[in-house]
Amino acid sequence: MPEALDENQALATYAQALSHPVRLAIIRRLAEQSVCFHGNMAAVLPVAPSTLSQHLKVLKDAGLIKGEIDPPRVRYCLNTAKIKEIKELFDIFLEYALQGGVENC
Amino acid sequence: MPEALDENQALATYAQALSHPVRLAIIRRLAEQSVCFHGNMAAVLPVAPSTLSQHLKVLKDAGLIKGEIDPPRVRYCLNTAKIKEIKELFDIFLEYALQGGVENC
DNA sequence: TTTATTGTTCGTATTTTTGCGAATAAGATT
DNA sequence: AATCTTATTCGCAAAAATACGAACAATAAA
Repeated sequence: MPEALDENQALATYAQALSHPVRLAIIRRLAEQSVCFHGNMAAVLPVAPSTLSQHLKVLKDAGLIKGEIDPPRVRYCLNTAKIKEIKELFDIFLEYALQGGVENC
Repeated sequence: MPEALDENQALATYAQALSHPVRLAIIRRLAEQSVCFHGNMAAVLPVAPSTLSQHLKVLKDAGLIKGEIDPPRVRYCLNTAKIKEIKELFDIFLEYALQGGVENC
């Protein structure tokens, strides 16, 4: 692994998307498929509707979720392909971090 | 996985630590064991020494790295146990996110 | 003891993130 | 057409993250 600067940037972006408890909670909800609608999540998560929309936007911009209009509601779901990709990236990165195996201090 | 709010908080904290390219670069360097000293990294990374110290502090506070004084320098290295733990956490979380397997939209 | 070397901490400025209510949009319902 | 439901965008405020130079330790070397 020479430098991987682009990969660092991509990883940082995904880590950013995962760096808020509410966003992680959203992902869990969507994984359970119990609630997929904004209003549904708003009822459970401790944030205002507008705040929830912002978090959904962050996840959407990062590609982790998709949204589909199902009038008058919006159904959200996970982008499993992307999440698989992210899982790979994190796995490879963290494995690389461990590979040396030597504790210098 | 009922709610796992604490786990969300822990995950979010680790994700936060990993959400900056320079911090990821630091981790890669330490994994390579090629450079373990502040000055050494400062020469390679595109940030001022004081900024580097801040990033090192973030990583240290999150538990990902350890620092040991080796006068007049400070030797840094990865906390492999913690990184292993983080790898587990991310792996479990992302696997859980994929487990449903159904694309609703 | 003076002087270098190495890093950190402090003070500050800038940018980004987070959060919320109000206003808005878009479509269904009456 | 008027209204209701649902969710987003806007405007703003507060908090956190980022970055840097200057000032400050702490130790080694002269």
